[in-house]
Amino acid sequence: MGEVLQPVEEAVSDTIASRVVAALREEIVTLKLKPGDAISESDIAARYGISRQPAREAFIRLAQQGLLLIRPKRATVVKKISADGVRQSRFIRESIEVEIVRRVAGAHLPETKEALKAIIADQEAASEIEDVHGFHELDELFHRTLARLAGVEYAWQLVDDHKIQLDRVRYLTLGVASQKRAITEHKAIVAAVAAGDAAGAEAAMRAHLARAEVLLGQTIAEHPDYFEAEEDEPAEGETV
Amino acid sequence: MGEVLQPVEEAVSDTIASRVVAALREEIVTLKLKPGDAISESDIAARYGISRQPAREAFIRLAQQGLLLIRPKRATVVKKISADGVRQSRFIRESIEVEIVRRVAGAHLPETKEALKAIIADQEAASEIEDVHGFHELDELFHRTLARLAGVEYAWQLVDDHKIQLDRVRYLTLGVASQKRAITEHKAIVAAVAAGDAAGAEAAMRAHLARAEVLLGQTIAEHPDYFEAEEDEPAEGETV
DNA sequence: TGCCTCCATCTTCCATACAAGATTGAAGGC
DNA sequence: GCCTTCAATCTTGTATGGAAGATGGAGGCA
Repeated sequence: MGEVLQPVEEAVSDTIASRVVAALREEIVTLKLKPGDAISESDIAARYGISRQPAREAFIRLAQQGLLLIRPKRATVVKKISADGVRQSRFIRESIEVEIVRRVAGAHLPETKEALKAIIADQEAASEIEDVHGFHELDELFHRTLARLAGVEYAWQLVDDHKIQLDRVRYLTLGVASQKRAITEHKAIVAAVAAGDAAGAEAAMRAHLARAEVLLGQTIAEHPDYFEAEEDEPAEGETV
Repeated sequence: MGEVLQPVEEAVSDTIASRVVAALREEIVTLKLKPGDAISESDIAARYGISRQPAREAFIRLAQQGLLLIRPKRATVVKKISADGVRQSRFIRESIEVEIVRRVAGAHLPETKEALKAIIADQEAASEIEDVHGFHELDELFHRTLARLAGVEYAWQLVDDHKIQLDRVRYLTLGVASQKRAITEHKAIVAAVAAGDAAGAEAAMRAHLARAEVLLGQTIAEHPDYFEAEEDEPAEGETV
């Protein structure tokens, strides 16, 4: 299972700080807190009716997850999205998921085909009734299931942690039409995997993930203020 | 450069907590703090002559890195090494590094060959004078340089963060003879990359990384107490 | 008008005190 | 002798007060 090795999100139990982490994380991904927004320990403490200490610890954890930027003695801001960072997150994801489908294709497990097809069927149903949130969750389940079949569920955990960078971009581009294309691509992946065609599965997965590239350019054009300046130097002399 | 997106190690500047993180991290990797050892905030605070607060924040960060396990209201212990976690860290590393050498082989950059050959030459020198630490650092530089040439240095950052799990294992098996083999394998990688042979580079990289597998089994046999019980269930009902 | 200086006010960082759950071992009853 | 119970003493979690640095605007000066 999720077992062992930094679950990154929650390495600790049910505490005030943990709840604040979850709440802020949600606000950041859904852009209720926008990239560049400044928040302070006192703000958050007052807002949740707690003391500054748990708020501070939440900041630390979110900073490690790359969502906040703590500028010592100055302020803490919601990190702007880095185009290069998004590209490299995608690189990481593609590297790992390609390796995953290869493994699954080579393993010839009996339950593979049925498990994946069931998820796709649910996705089609969710798409019918325009359940955006449900569709999103099923998409996640599809990829996590592949990881499980490959025996590397923790590796997916990692991809998932970094996917949050991609998720903020995706939240800006809620393409409803793209759901049908995603389903088609999922089917192609399953077909190749079930046939034991590793090369075909790899190609299908790469095609599936390639879409994000165009979305990124499009999003930068529409919301340039949410992204970091694309210079070579870190712009400000901040601690990174 | 290192730019953006959770540098995971240090998302914050020069502070007491940061220094404690670095110090403890070092002690954990070098096994001065052994897997299973219990430490407390008060211990560390007293040891470094600071208050509990910075020590506590250091714990939080190290827990997120998967090096500590915080058991609320009970104790904080150095996390035992998980054999499955090590395997999956290796999986992650192989996935990403294979993709990297493919890219570099396909890019045909002029400086590639010289840069890598220079590092290998330094490694041979370090091996001659039995500079173990220097050799280790050059090995790291070799792989990081490949990532830089591929334009995904941040992705290497990620591998590096997870490599710490492998490093604890490696610290237990300081094979001097294996240095020569590592150098030979590095040369094979460079040869394939410089020739633009993506498939050959991939194969060479996989062969290079495969060695860790045998080391793991060997190490578990020698130091079973440093590893987690290999059951299916998390053994204790702890928060993971 | 334009520039420099200083101070009120913000921020994060650290120290300290207290609260509450978990553990351990000893004392008491059987 | 063995089991149960409970209390002293660990642990981490939270609250609060103060310190040091950074910021920005007001006010003085050329």
